[in-house]
Amino acid sequence: MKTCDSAFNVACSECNLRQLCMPSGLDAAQMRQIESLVKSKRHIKRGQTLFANGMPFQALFAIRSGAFKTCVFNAQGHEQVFGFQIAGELLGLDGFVSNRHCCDAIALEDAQVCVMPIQELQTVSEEIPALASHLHRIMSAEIVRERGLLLLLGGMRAEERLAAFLIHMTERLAARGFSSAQLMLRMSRQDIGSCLGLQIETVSRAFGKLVEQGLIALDKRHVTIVDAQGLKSLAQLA
Amino acid sequence: MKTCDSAFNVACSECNLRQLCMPSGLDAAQMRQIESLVKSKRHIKRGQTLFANGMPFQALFAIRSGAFKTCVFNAQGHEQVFGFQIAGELLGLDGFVSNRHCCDAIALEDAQVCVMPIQELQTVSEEIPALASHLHRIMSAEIVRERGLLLLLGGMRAEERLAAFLIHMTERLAARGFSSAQLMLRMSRQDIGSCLGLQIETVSRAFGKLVEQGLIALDKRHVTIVDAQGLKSLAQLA
DNA sequence: CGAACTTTTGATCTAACTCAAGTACAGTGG
DNA sequence: CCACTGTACTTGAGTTAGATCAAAAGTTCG
Repeated sequence: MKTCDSAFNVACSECNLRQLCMPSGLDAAQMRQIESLVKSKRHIKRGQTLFANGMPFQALFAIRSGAFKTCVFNAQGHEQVFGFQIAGELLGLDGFVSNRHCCDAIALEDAQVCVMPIQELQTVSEEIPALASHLHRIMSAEIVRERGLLLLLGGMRAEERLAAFLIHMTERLAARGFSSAQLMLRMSRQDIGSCLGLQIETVSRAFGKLVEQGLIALDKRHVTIVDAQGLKSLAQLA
Repeated sequence: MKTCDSAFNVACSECNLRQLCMPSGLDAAQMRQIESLVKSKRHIKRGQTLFANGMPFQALFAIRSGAFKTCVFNAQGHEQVFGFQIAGELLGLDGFVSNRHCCDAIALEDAQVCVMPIQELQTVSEEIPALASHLHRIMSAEIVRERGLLLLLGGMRAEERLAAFLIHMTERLAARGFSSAQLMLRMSRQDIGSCLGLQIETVSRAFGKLVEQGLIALDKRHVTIVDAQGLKSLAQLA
């Protein structure tokens, strides 16, 4: 687990993602205590699995860099993607139910994660209520995020789904300081289709339609948002 | 809020749903402390709203009797149902994100709920770690439940969706001591359709197909599971 | 360069939607 | 008690968005 990458060993208190992973308004002592939660960090190569369906639930993972997809494979080997996670987001929240992970987390590009053993997480959150609240907020957010997806799968048409997906991605990237007009998709059309409940051909055609309508520009996996307002109104988000 | 219904004022420690709402393995003192969380109880009449989208998040609600649906209405007034909650389940978990509820909870029949103010919930869970873990587990379960729905909406066909829905309902009822072969639907075909991403006519036809195939028997909203195994295999759950 | 993979494009096909009509039922009031 | 009304559900016919099948065009990488 040793690494020569100095940027990798940055402390939580110095991490530019801390506002996402950590509660706000902590004093120095509490900050150190939470910092001590991160027992180790792991490098995950593109395509590798961080945790798999059924594995014992031992830790939550905070993504320091890179991106993941969470998914399950059914008996016929068909893959269903639940979502994509990027730097600053937590992976493994599904493990509390049965103390086992109940999905796979697969890296979409080389990634680095901070490992936070749940046992310690529980100990520390007993001492720092703000951490407990923070965890509630994050889990609650995941519930709400998935509802958004349900809304999408329940009632929207292909282009609308894709528009909503793109808006959602750019908003998350914007919260991390990235441009909200440029977007490098880390996942395949296949993965997007699975997550949005569409076939890959339909995703491709929906991209085409959005380009035709002048809402986005497209170069392979690089998306430029041309008309954010139009995209939002298509996605019924504005 | 006064009531003459003696069964209604039952203490948590006497409640036959306690294994669902409360953590297990508590001593008497802890039990009393958690009991003190339930500051009041509320009667909700059929069709009434327990909480609405945008309302301040002040409490979690444990359903003592009756059933609810959670849903949102979009700008065009179209309703999207996220799920149905029955006795022993918690309502309001979506409120932690922004301290506001972000869906409506509507009673499908006359219902009784235990009101647990979040402020006190947080205080008590600082003292009783088992309560904090329990809350994590419940929120995690909700995340996993919604994923199940995503799976359903993402890849299944109408009959499969309905089969999965029926199996899921009976399993939850069975966990509460009800028959797993009989099922009284509390919600309209409309609500089922919205939750499963289907039109009402499609729901009706899907019910018809399940009856034809001898998997269920149907009398209005009363469902009898005839071939649980067949239903499960149709829903790809066995 | 060539093999494997990803994405796009075109041509059908079909499950579910939409529209329309009819039936069943609960509640209300005469 | 029955007629009247509104709501919930079912059934039928025609339409369509997206699936499926097929093949070509890019892209990646050893």
